Amino acid sequence: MVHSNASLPRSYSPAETEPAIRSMWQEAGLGHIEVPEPGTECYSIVIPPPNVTAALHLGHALNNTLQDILVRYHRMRGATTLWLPGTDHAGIATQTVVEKRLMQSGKRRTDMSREDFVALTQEWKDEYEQVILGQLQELGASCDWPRTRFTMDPVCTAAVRHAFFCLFQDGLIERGKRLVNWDPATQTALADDEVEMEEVDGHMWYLRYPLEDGSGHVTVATTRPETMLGDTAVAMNPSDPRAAELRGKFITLPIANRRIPIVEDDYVIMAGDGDDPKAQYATGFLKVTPAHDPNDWDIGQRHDLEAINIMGPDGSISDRHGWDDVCDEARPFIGLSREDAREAVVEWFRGAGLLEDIRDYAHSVGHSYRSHVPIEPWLSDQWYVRVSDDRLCGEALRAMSADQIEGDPPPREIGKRKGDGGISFTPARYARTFQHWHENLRDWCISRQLWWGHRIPVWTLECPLVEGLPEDPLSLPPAGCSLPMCETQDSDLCVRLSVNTAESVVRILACVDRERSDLEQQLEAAGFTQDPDVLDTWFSSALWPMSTMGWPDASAFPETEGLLDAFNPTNVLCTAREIITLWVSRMVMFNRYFLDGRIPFKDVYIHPMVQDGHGQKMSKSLGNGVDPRDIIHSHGTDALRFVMAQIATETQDVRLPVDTIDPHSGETFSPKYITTATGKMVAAPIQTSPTDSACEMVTVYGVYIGETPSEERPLAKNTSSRFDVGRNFANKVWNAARFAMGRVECPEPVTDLGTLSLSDRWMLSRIAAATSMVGEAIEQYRFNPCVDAIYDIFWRDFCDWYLEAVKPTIGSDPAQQRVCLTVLDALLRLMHPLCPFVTEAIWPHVRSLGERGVPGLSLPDSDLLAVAAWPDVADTLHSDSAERETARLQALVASIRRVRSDNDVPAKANITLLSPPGLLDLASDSAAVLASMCRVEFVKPRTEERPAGALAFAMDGEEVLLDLAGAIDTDAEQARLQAKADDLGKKVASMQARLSNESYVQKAPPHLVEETRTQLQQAEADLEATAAAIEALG
RNA sequence: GGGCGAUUAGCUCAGUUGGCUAGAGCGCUUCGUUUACACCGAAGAAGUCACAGGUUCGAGUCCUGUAUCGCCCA
Repeated sequence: MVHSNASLPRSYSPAETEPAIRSMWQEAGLGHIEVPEPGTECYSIVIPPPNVTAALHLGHALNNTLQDILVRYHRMRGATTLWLPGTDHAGIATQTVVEKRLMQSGKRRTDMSREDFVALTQEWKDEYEQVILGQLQELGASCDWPRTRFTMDPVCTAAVRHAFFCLFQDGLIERGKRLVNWDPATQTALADDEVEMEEVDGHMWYLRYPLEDGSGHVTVATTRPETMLGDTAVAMNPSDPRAAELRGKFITLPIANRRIPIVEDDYVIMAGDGDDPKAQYATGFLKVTPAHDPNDWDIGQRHDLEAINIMGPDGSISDRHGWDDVCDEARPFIGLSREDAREAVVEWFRGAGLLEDIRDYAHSVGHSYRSHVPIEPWLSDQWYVRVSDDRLCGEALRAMSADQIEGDPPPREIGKRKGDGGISFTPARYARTFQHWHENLRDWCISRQLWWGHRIPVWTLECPLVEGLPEDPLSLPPAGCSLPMCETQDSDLCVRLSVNTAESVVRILACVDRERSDLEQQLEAAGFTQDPDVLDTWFSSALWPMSTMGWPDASAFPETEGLLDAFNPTNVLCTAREIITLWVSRMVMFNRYFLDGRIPFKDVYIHPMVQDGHGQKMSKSLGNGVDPRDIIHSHGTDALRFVMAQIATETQDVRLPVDTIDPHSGETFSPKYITTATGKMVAAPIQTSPTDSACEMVTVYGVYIGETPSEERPLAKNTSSRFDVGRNFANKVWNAARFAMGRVECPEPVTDLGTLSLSDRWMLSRIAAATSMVGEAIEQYRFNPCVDAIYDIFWRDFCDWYLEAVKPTIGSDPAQQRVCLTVLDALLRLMHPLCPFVTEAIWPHVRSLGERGVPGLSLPDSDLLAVAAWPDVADTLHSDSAERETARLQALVASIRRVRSDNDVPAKANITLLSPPGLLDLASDSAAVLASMCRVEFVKPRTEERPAGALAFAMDGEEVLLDLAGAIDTDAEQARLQAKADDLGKKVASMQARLSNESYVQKAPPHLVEETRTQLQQAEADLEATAAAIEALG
């Protein structure tokens, strides 16, 4: 809605204003850029693509608000600015929500074909992609919308295929049997960082294992007795006093009846040893189950132990995945779930008299971040990226800026490289997280047993190992070759052989580069089958700053041509803490690997975490997320953005307690909370209306767990009083602008700042200061100080002081009108990145009032504020004298107001100021200001004669008198003066003490000592003046 | 177990290399609708800067330890 100046409504209505502003931006193509000529100043950010599982919450609103502030600021500064938007397919998360929804109608994924399930997931993606992009648009995000990407778009898929192919060819991707974090519920492997450690109250079981020679037994302590079926050794510490006696002996493993060695390994904690609390529970003997425990796996590697896998993919005991010495005693355990097997094994030991003890034991157990069941370390075939290779993790460390890395990065043989030392973290402490991660990096399991995602581009054929493998793998049968890699005629095909001599099988692995469906067809015709697994989502995310810009071949996607060279490296990545390991690391490694050392971004900014009212992280997977649209609805977008930026401080995570709005009555109330199975506090799914107990509503959490809102039971929106400050601010902006514009009738250009009034010169000086403060704050990612600076310049300086100060004069002063208009224009520009809607809404009205600008402050016109230039401020705009004089005037006004207030002087009563000589010029020159701000009718020089009933206060060491021309409250005045005198007395004493301290005078910087002396004089004079006033009163 | 962070006014939080009597918003008390704004204005009260040591002329800020809480990594 567009209003004429005369009819601007009294208060700002975001709901009526924002849609029109958004369509203006949209029509103007705000955010969309063409690839610039080389040499143009560029600024770019790729959005951390939100996953398509659910709508965005306030955590995303925080991150994207900050990015938009950066982007709008740099756009106004004149850089060609690209903010590239998009969404992420989020393999396991999206598949899980779709499967959950299927479950509600009693179906399972396996009831349909892979194609049909993927199509169904695609529908979900389409729906939520729209929701998410809509949310970002409502937030005002000035992205380059025509360039929106999805991680499974053809251009991204091409990048994934090519990256995989290159890594495969370079020997950095391999397939292998290793322990993975297996989620038996969803039956997929998980990366290390998808495993959440949770403290559980478990037990330590003490099991006796008989020695083979019948000479006794050893007792092992374990939290997982059921895995003993897969034990292949017992380990002890070589320094254990019992070691000598037991060296070389064997155990007869109960139940399994397996002969296993006693090995010696430093890893084993000795019983009762030292400070280690684990030692309190240790026996000194450790059962070693390489196939079911990562530490045991390592021990197994060191001692060349067999790994016997005793579990199936569902976590039940199984003899079909590598356990082939099953004896009769062990057979009844086959098929038991891992929980049942635990009880059965313990019972067996009890029955056999081999259960020595059970003790309560609290310990951490890995749980799936998705299904929340305990993770099973499980031996299976998976694909890995060898990120521990120096070409990947070494490059990540070498990308760290020299002043943030601790020590030196690992050396590289071939000198320095582009991108070295180019990445800085803000706040700097997160550099440590990054460094530590890469110094302890383990290979990255990238295969996921899912249907939704980028399918692994490898085709496999197993055949018997016979003499002579073929030179060309497409002409089978094979004929003899045991090299890991085969030569092929086709450069888009890479073939590796994996030979299993034990089973006399050779597995031929053929990786196909992108866009070669002909090769794929040939392989399938030759009997090869494509790997059923998909890639970890982060594999495609890792390529995001490249794939969205057309890598590897922009000519295949012409709209991306030139992007990569203009905008990669991007300027900053804005993200959350836990993403440093999941995503930041992998982008750095991949970008550097594939782009000749180039880094994907220069800065990494880590934003605070948004928590709910109970201090729990707001997250899609917990269902406690508050939809930013709810806040936009109750407070407006600028209010949301204002508060989001305000809470972005350097250290603190932020709690946002939220209330519920009753859709029946519109009333706001605190919802009832419940505790979920995982111990989290969430709003109960169904709430009762606070005004009518017959009415109910569904909460966001309710929708999350499957409640469908209806007409009788509508969805309840959230709100929070935390956003009031932002709403009030936007309203204040609206009103102050309305008022200021109303006073501008016939502005005249200003040719000389020196001719302006004190208030005008002061306000322009404040604008100069604020412009640099706001700019510097944004450039340093200090969003909270930025918001403070904006709040202060606008509310405190402009509204509370300047507008009040010019009220009496502006109507008859065309130059002042020009200054006022200029200041308003500059303020709108400064506030625009933070509050784009209200400022853009005011913009056309400011434009309609004519040119803006004064000498030293250039403000070129522009159709849209969003693309207007950032204020260009000359040094001459700053005025020390105006700032100093105004500070005095402000102090004078404050003192007068205080005196009036303390003496209950009626608001409308005029008073006379009797000024001492030092203050007279300022007070006379500013008589109009004093009149409008504190009803000083006359300013007169003070004489020796003190009028009866005059009040006094000290200023600059002189006594100022106020003639109230009426009765005063002597007691109150006495009290006020005495309090002031006490205060000054303390101040004087403190400074005297400091100055009488010789080491202070000698050691402190001279300017500080000098300052203290001046202040002491001042305070002493003020004290004297105050004492005189008390005297006169009493 | 290792690492990081937090503890400042009733509440939510600022406080960049140590330096005026520690700040803001909300809330509270008092006053005020003189036509920008009551989503407002004026004035006020309110803090042992978690605790204990230390360094320093000077510590909310730096160091050591303690307590409580949170996050990340094992």
